[in-house]
Amino acid sequence: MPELPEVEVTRRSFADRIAGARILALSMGKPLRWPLGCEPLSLAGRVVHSVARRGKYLLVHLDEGVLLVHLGMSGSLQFAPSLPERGVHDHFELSTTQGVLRLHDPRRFGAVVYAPSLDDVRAVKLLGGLGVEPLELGFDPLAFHRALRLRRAPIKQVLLAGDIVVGVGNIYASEALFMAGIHPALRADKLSKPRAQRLHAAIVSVLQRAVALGGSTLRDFSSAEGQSGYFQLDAMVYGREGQLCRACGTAIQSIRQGQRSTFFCRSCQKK
DNA sequence: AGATGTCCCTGGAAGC
DNA sequence: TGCTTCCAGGGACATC
Repeated sequence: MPELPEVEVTRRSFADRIAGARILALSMGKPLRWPLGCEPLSLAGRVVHSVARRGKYLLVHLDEGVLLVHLGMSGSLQFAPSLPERGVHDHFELSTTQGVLRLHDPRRFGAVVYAPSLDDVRAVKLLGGLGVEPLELGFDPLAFHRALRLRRAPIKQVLLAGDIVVGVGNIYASEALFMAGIHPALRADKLSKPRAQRLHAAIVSVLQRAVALGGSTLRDFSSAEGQSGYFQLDAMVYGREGQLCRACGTAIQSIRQGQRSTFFCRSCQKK
C-alpha cells in the first residue's frame, strides 16, 4: 500500500519530468472517493508548475489552481511519454505536452480533487487538519510530548489520527511503538517525557528507513499488486500474530483498536 | 473540543 | 467446485 515514503518516491519519479507541461486533456474513469470538483475540460491549456507533497497527498500545482492526488490504499501513478491502452482500473488520466499521468486504483479509495488554490475551502478541508511532517524540522520531541498530553485516547489511535504527526499509518504505528517499547493501548497523555522522546525517535527512524527502501517498494508495488510490501519482510510485529518476537521470543499478539489491527509484544512493550 | 463508530471499494483468502 | 463472509487500508463524516 502506498505509505508516505512511497508517495514521496512517486512524487520524485515524475515531478521534474512533468514540470512545465501544458495540459491537453483530463479524463476520469469510474468515480473515485470524491468528485473532481470542476469540469475536466476546463483545465485544458493550464501548465503544471510543480509537484509537492503534504502527508500522503500529492499537490500538482498548476499555473492556476492545484490538483490534490491521494493514492488511497491501492493507487499508483504512472507518467510516461505514452502509455498502453487504459485498463478497467485506470480512473484518472492527464494528457500533457510532456507525457501522460495516469492513476491506477482498483479499490478506488484514492482521489483527485481540483481546488482553485490551497486557501480554497476544498483544499483546507483535506489538508487543514493535518499534523506536522515527521521528517521535517517542525517535528520536535518536546512539542510532540506536549501534544500527546492533551489526548486521552490510546497512543496507537492518536498516532493514526494524523492530526499531531502525519505519515504514521497502521503498519508504522505498530512498528514505532514496538521500537519505543510502548504498549499500543497506553493512553497518550500517560507517556512520560522520555518515553515520548523515544517514540518520536522511533517514528523518525522507522519512516526514514522506509524512505530509504521506498524505491524498491514502488517497483514491487506496481509489478505485484496487493503483495505485502517490503516492510512486512522485516517487520518486527506487524502481521506477525502468533510468531515469536524477534527481540525476546514471546508470541506476538494482535488486538483491534478502532476497527484496525494492532500488533505488539506484551513482554517488550509496557503500559 | 475530543473520542468513537461508520462508511467508502475491490480482490484475495478463508470458511462452508 | 462455488458460494458467502471477512478482511485490508486512509480518512472524512456523523454522533455523542
